[in-house]
Amino acid sequence: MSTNVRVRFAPSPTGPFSIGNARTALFNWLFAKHEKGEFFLRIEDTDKERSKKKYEKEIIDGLTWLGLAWDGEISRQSEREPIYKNYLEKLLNDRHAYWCFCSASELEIERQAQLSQGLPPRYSGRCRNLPHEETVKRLKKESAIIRFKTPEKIVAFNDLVRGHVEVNSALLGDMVIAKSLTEPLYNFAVVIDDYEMKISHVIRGEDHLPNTPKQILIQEVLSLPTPIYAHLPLILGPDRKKLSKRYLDYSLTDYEKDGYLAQAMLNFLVLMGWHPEKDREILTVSEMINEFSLKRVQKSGAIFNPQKLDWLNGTALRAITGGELVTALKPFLPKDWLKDNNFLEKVVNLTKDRVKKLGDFKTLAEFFFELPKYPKELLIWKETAPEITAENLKFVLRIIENLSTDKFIKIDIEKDLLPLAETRGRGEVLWPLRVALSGKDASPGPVELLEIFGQKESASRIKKAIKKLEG
RNA sequence: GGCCCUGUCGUCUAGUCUGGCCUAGGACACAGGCUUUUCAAGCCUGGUACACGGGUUCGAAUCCCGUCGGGGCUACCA
Repeated sequence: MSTNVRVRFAPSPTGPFSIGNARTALFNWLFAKHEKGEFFLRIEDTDKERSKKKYEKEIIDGLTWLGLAWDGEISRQSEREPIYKNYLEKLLNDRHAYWCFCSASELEIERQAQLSQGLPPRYSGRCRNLPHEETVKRLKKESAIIRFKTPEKIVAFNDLVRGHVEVNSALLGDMVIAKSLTEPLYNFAVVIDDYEMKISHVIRGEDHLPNTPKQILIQEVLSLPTPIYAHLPLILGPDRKKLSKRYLDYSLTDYEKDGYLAQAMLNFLVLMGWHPEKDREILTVSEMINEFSLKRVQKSGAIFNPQKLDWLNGTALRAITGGELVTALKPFLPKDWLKDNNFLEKVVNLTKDRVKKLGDFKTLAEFFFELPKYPKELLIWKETAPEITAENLKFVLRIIENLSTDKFIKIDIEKDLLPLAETRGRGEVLWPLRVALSGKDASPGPVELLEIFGQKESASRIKKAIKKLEG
């Protein structure tokens, strides 16, 4: 491996795995693969109250479903406390950080006061220059948190998607970097981890853009290298708001349950904020890897469009073979449908053009297994009289009963059936036949159904229809 | 409020860096048509966009300035 590209996907397991997060994971993975680098998974679970194992599992399952494999072991911030503690102590000793004893309620009053004066709310710095002895004394009986002594300067960095970005850190104030020596907070933990994991490129959502200068400042006082940053545009809901866990969005798992194919999801995700050079919508994973480039990442947010996902899924569904589709479909079907694999595959092949999601299949294909109840009016084509309709079905019945069982295939059926349809009217013959076989107002064509049902079942369904019309 | 990011069809986007080939291209969705016994699928056709206002220039979606709009952040969350 000649390159040293190392990226990470660093979600916090505090809510369902969202589409936006999945897209971030994909772009990191794609970048790593394209650059022949490595892709790591880091669980950011410093917030002990909100982090849940079940969400961590959801992330792992989601990445696995999408096929975004990570290199090495999963790292968890909750397992790295001693490392953070070391750096925290160093920061404290070097006077780049200090203990703060201000209570939450004091801070809140201060904040409101600043806000009402139209000032940016930031910490007053009351504990910034406490004498060392006082700090030591108060630490014994008071609770305290650790603040970073934010240097006042212009922090500038070059973002791979946004270009030059700069911020005046004087507006930032002294941020809290840990609740205690063993409870680091996000902005601090990220800096340490990215360094320890030798991360070369940090690719994350635009919501982290304001955090970047804070992190750079911490890197600087610790003399750590600054990784290359790339901030991805956000994926927005139909309300134009960030599609985040706070807004209870549909999670990746839900899409999997609905029956979207991983390939389609990947294809959809990659098009949210990125576009290949040559105009195309349908891309295989290896094409994505070959062509991916951060230079072509969009700057503005993208509204999530479920219709395009559906279309992509339909396209992906039609691109795979019947056999593959049967396998993918299995979790979505009743057990007894799986008894005759050969029949199921035929059903799948006839139905696949009509399916948008795997979950749709059951409803669409039910009539193959059991004739649904349907009103006799459904059998009537336009203004045809019921007697004529019944008569037509009897003609059809005679034709299929005269066909030999082993010649019950499309071309032979058509050879005898089509002349009848021509003389007695295509709609008048074919429509009632199709309804008799499917019991539905929409279905695949009658000849296809005849072939798949075979002589016996076809005849039985047609007889039922005739009875309905005469009864 | 402040700071930061951003602005091409309803939506995803190509084109913007390096001004003319853009009377702005593709895709989804939508409408119509072909095919057809139905529903799909497929094929064909159509409408709709450079946020606005000023500049610069022979020429601007592309460069400059301003205005307006959208979003993010502003936690002892990430």
